[in-house]
Amino acid sequence: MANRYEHIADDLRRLIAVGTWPTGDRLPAEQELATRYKVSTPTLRNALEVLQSEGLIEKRHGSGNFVRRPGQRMTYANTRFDEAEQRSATVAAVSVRCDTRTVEADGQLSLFLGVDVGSPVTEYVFVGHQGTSPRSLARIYVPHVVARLGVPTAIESAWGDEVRELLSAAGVRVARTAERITARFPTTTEARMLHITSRSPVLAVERVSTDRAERVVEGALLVLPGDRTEVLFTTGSAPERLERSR
Amino acid sequence: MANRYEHIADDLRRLIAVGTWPTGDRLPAEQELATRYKVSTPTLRNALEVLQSEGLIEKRHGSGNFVRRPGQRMTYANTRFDEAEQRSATVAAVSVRCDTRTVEADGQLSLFLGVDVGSPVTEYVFVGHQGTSPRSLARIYVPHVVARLGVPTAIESAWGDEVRELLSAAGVRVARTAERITARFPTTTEARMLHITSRSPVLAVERVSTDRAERVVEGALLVLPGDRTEVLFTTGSAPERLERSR
DNA sequence: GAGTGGTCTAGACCACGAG
DNA sequence: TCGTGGTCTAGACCACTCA
Repeated sequence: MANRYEHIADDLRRLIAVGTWPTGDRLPAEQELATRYKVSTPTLRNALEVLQSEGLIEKRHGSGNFVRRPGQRMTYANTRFDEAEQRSATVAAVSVRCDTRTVEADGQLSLFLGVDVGSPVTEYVFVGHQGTSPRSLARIYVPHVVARLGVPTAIESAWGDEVRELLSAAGVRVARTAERITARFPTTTEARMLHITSRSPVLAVERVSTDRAERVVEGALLVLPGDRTEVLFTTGSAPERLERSR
Repeated sequence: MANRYEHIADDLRRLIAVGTWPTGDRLPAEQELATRYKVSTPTLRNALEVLQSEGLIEKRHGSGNFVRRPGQRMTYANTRFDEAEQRSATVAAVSVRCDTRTVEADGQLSLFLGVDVGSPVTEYVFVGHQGTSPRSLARIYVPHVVARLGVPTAIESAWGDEVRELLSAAGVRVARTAERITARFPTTTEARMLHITSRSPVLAVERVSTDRAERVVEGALLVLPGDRTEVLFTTGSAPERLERSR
């Protein structure tokens, strides 16, 4: 194993696992760790970025690096099996803001939605906040050709579910939803909106909903910080415990 | 916008988009680009890593940085709608190797599969290669309690579909499959097996298949390089063009 | 204001690939 | 062998947080 910072990451991972620094505690300062491991600061920071991407630590500019509680992730799911559990665990702590406006489709957006360049589209921008810091970004597009929807009220979902409810209420039926997921670094805009550096991985979800005629009725671009989010897809029947409780 | 390398990434993205360097061409050397942008090499390399994570360029150690053909990604999908297209486009170019062995579940694995620590489990390691370089890593686990399967033959899938076929042939019925997807940096082992640096984002897929009694019959850990892979989930009815062709 | 992380410099040296 | 990318150094300076 050649890389110095991989060695350090492995060692720090082990130290966290054995409880050297309990959950919520601050790690020693980066300078001190660098001295301890006899490396320069950029090298040590590479190691910390790896741990951050695994959700093991949380970096707080000006305060320090803190051990995160495991399993505290926001979940984007295709089903709502355990809606009650989910809400109480994570989504309840998230407040969502939504801005609505009409835009004209540029080249990229027209390709994504399958509409003409320049045609009007309603854009919804959902930003999920946990405390003061943004945690999710969802941009949702509905062509005016499909429907001219109003502004969603009583927003609970950070993924724009309300727009789909509005669509449904307007009589638009979704026949098929395709979700394409990639891992990458955020663009400049995304990094600024999510208050993360552009060197921390994000999950990018492109969701396209079509009707029976294969016309795109809704397109969504979701950007989720990799260290505190997960995507969950469940296929097949509901678990037995739920079937029993019916 | 504060970061120097974000500016550079934006500018290079634009230059690639307008065709300054055609697909397959080499970019100027990092030293020359650093001189041109009046930054140090680490700063310029940060910009290039962002472009790499978007699949825009491919880094070849010793050769240079090359403009990649867009849309050339391996696809991990939950459906096999367009199996024919997929195979010819991507999977056909991928050769897959599989190693099989029996391991005893350690703490992490026992938690993942819901079996006792130390209980025997069959491990399949699938490595997908494109040319000489590895492109995908799939580790699949089947507890001996569930079934003792043989070695798969005629491997075509890089995602271990053959193991699921063996399971099915052994009479084990999957009632439900849950797939959990996160974005992170690879671990040391994963980076070594995939021939990538541990600073390039990967998609991590944890797949758990259970039977009607909620017993885990198969667990899979997939690691996919973020710059050349995508996960595709489709829900709802098949598209009309396929329905018509029936 | 003291301490922390965030970014960047101007190099050095190593590892890889192709001729 | 030579040009390329990969890693690392030993600092500097700025931005943020909190007392």
